Amino acid sequence: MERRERMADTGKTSLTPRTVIEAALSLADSEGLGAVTIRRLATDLGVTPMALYWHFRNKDDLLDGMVDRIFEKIDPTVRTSDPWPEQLRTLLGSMLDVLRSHPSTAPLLSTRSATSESSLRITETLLDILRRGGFSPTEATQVARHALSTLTNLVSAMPGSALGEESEDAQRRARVFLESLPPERYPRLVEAAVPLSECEDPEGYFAFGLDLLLAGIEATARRTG
Amino acid sequence: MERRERMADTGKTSLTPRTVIEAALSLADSEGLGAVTIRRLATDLGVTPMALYWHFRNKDDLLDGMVDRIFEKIDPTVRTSDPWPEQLRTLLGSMLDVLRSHPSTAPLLSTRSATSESSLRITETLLDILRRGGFSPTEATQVARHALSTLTNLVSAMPGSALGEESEDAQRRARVFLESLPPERYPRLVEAAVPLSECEDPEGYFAFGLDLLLAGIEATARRTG
DNA sequence: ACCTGAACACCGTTCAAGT
DNA sequence: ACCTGAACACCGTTCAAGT
Repeated sequence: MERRERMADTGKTSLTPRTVIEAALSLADSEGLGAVTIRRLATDLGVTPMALYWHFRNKDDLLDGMVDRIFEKIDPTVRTSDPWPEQLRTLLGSMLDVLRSHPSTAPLLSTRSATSESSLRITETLLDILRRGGFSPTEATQVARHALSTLTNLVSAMPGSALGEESEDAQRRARVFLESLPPERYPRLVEAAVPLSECEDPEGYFAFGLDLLLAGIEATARRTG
Repeated sequence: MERRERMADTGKTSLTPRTVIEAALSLADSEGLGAVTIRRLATDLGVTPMALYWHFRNKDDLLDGMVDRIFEKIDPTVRTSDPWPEQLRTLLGSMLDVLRSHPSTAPLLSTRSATSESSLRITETLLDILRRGGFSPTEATQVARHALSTLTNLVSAMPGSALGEESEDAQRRARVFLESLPPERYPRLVEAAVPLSECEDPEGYFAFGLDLLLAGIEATARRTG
C-alpha cells in the first residue's frame, strides 16, 4: 500500500521479478536477445546492476523467468472432443502464435527446461495428446521435444527474423551471392536463391512448417500405434 | 620449407586458419562451445589473443570456419539409383553421424549460413533430392532447413549431451523433481519422468528422431507432389 | 607477413556496506 | 528487505608497434 503510493508519487515502479522479466522481454523484442544483459537491464530500470541479484540468483535464473513468462502466455485450451491430431494442431498453433510475438526469445524455449506451473501444464497436455495418439511415454517425450524445437526453429530461422535494416542488407547480399553461383554446378541453389534468402509469405511459411511437423507425427503414430 | 624445418625444431606448428579451427573444434568437444573464446584459444595455441586476428576477421569468422570444417567431414555421396527417400535417409544419416561426433557445435550449424564449397555441395544435393521428391523450390528450401535444424536439435537436445558429471547430477535432480509431481495433476509428466530426464538408448533415440523427420517429409511430398 | 603490448568498452558476479 | 559501491575475473576488438 504505502509502497504503491510511493510509486505513484515518483512515477517509478519498484523492482519485482515480474517487472524485471517484462523489461527483459521487451528489450529482447526490440533489440534482440544479445542486448539482454544484466547491466543493460539495470540501466533501463534505473537501478544498479547488483540490484537485480536481489530478485534473481543469476542471469540464468532470469532467463528461466523469461521462459516461464512466455509459457504463461500460451493458451493451453484444447477441445477434448476433437480427434487428437486436431487437438495437437490447436495446441501447437497456440504455442506458435506466442513464439511469433517474441521471436528473438525463441532460442531460449528449446534450450531451457522450464519448471513453472504454466510450462508444466503445457507439457502435460502435449504429452497427454500424444499418448492418446498411441505413442509410448518415451516416444511421446521425444515427439514433444521435437515439436517444441521445430516451432522455435521455425520462428528463429525464418529469413528476415533478424532485427534492424542491416538484416535486409544481409538478405540482399545472400541472394546476390546465390544467384551468382555457377548454375551448372549448383542449379538447385541458384533456382532457390530467393526462398533461401528471404521470406516472401510468412503466413504460408508458418503454415507449411506446422503441416510438415504434424504430418510426421501423424504418419509415425499410424506406424507405431 | 624453411618454415617447416623450423617447426620441426621447435615442435611448434605455426598458426594457420586450419590449425586454429581444429583447436577450436577440439576445445568445443572437450569443454563445450562456451569455452571457445578468442583468449582461451590463444592460450591453448601458445600465442597472444591478437594473433588470431591476423587469420580471422573476428570471432564470427572463426565460428563460420568451424561450421565449414564440419561440413567438410560430411560424406556427400548418395546412390542416385536409389529412390529419393532412400537417398534422403542416406544423406541425413551422414550428416547426423558428423554432428554426433561434435555434439556441442551442433547449435552453430542451424544458426549460421555457410558458404564454403563443401557446405554448398551438401545443400545442393539436399535440395536436389527434395526437388525430385516433388517439392517446389520454396518448399524444398523450407524442408531442407527443417531437416538440418531437426538434426542439430536432436544432437544438442539429447538428455545427457551436456559435458561433465554435473550433467548427471542435473539429470538425477530433474528426474526426482518430475517423479515428485502430483500424479493426479501431471500423470503424463510423472510417467515420463525417466525419458524426460535421461537418454536410455541413444541409438534408438537417433533412429526414432530420423524416422520421425523422414516420415513428415515423405507424407508431405505425397500430399503436394 | 605475422605477431605482440597496451588499451578500451564491455560482460557476470561476489562481498561488504548502506538505509 | 532492498539496494549501492567497489572490486574481480573474464570477454571481443582496435590500433600502433615490433620483427
